[in-house]
Amino acid sequence: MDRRQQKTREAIFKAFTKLLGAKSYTHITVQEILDTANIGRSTFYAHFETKDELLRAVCKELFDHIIDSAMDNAHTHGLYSNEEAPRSVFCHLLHHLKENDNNILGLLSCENSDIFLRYFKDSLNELIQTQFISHNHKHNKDLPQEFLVNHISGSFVEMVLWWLKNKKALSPEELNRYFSAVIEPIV
Amino acid sequence: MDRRQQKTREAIFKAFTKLLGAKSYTHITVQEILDTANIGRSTFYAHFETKDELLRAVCKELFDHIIDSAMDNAHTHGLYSNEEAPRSVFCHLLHHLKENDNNILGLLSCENSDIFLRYFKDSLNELIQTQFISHNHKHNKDLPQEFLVNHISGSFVEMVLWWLKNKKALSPEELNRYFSAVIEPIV
DNA sequence: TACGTTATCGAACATTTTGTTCGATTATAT
DNA sequence: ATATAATCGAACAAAATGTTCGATAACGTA
Repeated sequence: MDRRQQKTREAIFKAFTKLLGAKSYTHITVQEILDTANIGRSTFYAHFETKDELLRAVCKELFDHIIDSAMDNAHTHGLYSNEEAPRSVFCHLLHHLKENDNNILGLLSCENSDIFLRYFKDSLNELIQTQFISHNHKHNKDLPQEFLVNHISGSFVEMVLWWLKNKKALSPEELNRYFSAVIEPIV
Repeated sequence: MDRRQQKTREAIFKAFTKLLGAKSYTHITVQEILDTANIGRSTFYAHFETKDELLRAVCKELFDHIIDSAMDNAHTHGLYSNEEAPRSVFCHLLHHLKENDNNILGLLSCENSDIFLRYFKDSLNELIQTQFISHNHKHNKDLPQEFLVNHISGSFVEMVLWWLKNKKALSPEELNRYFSAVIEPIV
């Protein structure tokens, strides 16, 4: 990939996440991104067809990274923590989110959280799905696995949203304890 | 309220829900609503400041109705079904949603589900909160009630989203069984 | 280093959508 | 019957989007 393309793409990403720290997604205009990134209009559209495409690209990069590293962790330790592995996958995820390098969690505080949430849920689903397949949990014969996977990932996302609404008052460890308290009994 | 206002408001609501059946919220323009409702531009803006305000109004009306009737039901029977009351509150809600008179569930299938979801979750939270207060469930001392309430309403919403993604293949009764299977053990 | 390729620039433009204004008209309540 | 208030609709301003294109500059490669 051309060095110029990389530079432009990065400048756009940086400008975008910077703006996300200051205002909500909906109120960020393409023009502002251009000004902040200091690039030409046509250049932006050479990279992304729309603002939403940009958001998608950012989400993809973020979750690909987060979930990949969580997958590694999960592969070693399984879904829940035990004595040797003090941090569960979920705790791992929560720490990642707590950092929030890219202000992306700002996307959740107000409107237009959908693109972000879709990525979040899909990624989680994939992660949890693999856990069901790789490790042989006690099987809940009454409930379809698909439902359970959705329940777990869905609950997790909702918990994170609740956490943010409360301004991240609780520690990831505490949250993780709550979460396993409502998930372990049923899985 | 002036009869004309009522007529206009109703025409707008009808046009809006009709359009929702055909296309997604984002792609519906104010102009289309005007044409479909057969009203003047300034008239629309005399009723709603923005398209979002219209959506909010529709959501409010819907959930006020659904939750109110569910509240009545819950008040009599409690959160979960027993022999005398075959339908739990949740089953009740699911039936309401299954009808989908106003195509409003179309809001969930693609983008811009946020306004709708916020109403959905807030309404549910309120409903479940009252259940925790009125009926004295066994208290889970380890988990804060706020967390539990959010977990229950959040899981429910996520289940509904999953249900829709699967094109409502399951019956409300079945879904309700699944739901109580993952909630009753922890509450 | 030289050369062909490709990204960026930036201004100009068409288009779309939004939201406002206002005088004329029509329906409503009492 | 009359004062009040809602609707009409056309015209308008403003904002944002997305496209086009010739000129310029940076890049990779030989």
